[in-house]
Formats: sequence, C-alpha cells, structure tokens
Amino acid sequence: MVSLFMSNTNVPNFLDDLNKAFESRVRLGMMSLLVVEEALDFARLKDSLQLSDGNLASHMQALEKLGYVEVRKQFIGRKPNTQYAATELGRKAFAAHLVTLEKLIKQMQS
Amino acid sequence: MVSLFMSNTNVPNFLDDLNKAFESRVRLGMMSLLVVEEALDFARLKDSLQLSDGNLASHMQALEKLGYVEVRKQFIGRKPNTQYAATELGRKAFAAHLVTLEKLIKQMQS
DNA sequence: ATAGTAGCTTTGTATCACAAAGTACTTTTT
DNA sequence: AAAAAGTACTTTGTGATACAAAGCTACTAT
Repeated sequence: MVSLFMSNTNVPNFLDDLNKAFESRVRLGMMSLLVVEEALDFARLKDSLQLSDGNLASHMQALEKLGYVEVRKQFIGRKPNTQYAATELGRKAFAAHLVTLEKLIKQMQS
Repeated sequence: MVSLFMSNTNVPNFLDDLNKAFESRVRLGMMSLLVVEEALDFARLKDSLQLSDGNLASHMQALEKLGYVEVRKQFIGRKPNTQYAATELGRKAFAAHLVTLEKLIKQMQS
C-alpha cells in the first residue's frame, strides 16, 4: 500500500547529497587542510591531525582511491618526503559537501 | 624532540568539537527532523529516513542513551504508537554541532 | 482461525577505525 | 663500523558501527 500523502515535505532529502567520504572526522580534517594549503606532507598532517602513521596512510589511501587527493613523492635533501594535495575533483566534491551542510544548517535556522 | 614551531595554526582544531553522535548520516537526519518537529512517531521517521525497523530502533537507542531523545509510548485508538522527541540536552548538543560545522565552513570560505 | 500492524530484538555480516608492530631503506649518531 | 633513529608505509588484530533480514510479542482486524 502506498502512502496517501504526497512525497514528504519536512524531509531532509539533501542528506543523500552528503559525501560519505567526508563523514569521517579524520577525512574531513584532511580535506579541510588540503583545500587551503595546496600541499602538505606526511609529517605535517600527522602532527596537525594527531594521527598514527597507519591511520593517516589508510585514510589518505581512501581519499586517493576516490581521486580526491594526489600524492607526490620527492626527496628533500636526501630524505624521502611525501606530499599530499587535493585534486580538482576533491576540491569540488568537498565544496559540494560543505554546501549541503550549509543547506542543512540554514534549514535548521529557519 | 619538540617542534620548533608554535602550536600549529591552520589547524582545524574545532574538529574535536564535532559531536560523534551526529557524524552518522542517519542520526543527523533524525535530529534534523526532531528539532523541528517537536515529536515524530516510528512510522513517520522510518518513512522519512528510509530505514529498516531495526536500524531505526538501534540508532534511536543510541540517541536515547545519550539523553538526546525521549520516547513516549501511547495508544492511538487501540494501536500502540511510539513518539520520539528531542530533549533540551539533545537540542543544545545538536545546535552546538551545527555551530561547529558552520565555523568549519566559514573558515573554508575565508 | 488467519492475517496484519506496530515496534522492537536478535542474529549475522560487512565495513570502519584505530593502535601496535613489522618492514625497507636511508641518515645520523656514537 | 655499529647502533639508533627517521620516513613512510603495510600488516595484523581488535573492537565498534551499520545494516538487512528474520524472529518475536502483543495486539487488532477480518
């Protein structure tokens, strides 16, 4: 049986527009830093977000797999250095996520 | 060895202020509805958020356990009816969460 | 008597998050 | 030369989370 009501008003239907990739506190933090900073290295991210090596690596891999983050490996002096940067795709996806959150907040305030 | 830098600027330190209870898409949706609606019953929430019975029940229990939601059981006619409502604590916690998200968004825009 | 409604609980599974330990290679210290 | 430490992981193991599906209880409607 189908509801007699028209499709539900008062429904936060834009919830579906939230990006699952950014629901995690850690990945939200990573993207927040990366969209501002242009590039950050392993150590800096680890320090900023208070992560263990493994945790940083695996969350970053998730963002890489989605094409939201790009990795550049280089040497500084003779030490290996890994730089992470947000891609255009990542920036757009993150911006869209924030827009959706904004809508939610606005709707709450009205 | 301690970093030579002063405590990190450019750090989204308010990430810690995000409420873990509202990181879940489902519980975010529940609270969004409940802070607006004063009270909603099982069927309505299930329909609005597209949840299975068990999923609704367990997420709601999580919010109950935190004191964010209150349950009222009654009969409508002779049918059992379960109403859920956001508590004051829940409303405040949710509002605080949204404020934190707002800060994050503002910081991103600047 | 049978089926249906309302609201769960239980069970099982897949995914997630995370710390800790291990790895490979290099550099620095002793 | 040997030992310690840095860099960036990967692997392993564990506990938490999310979810669907099925079962269950106590009605009510037919």
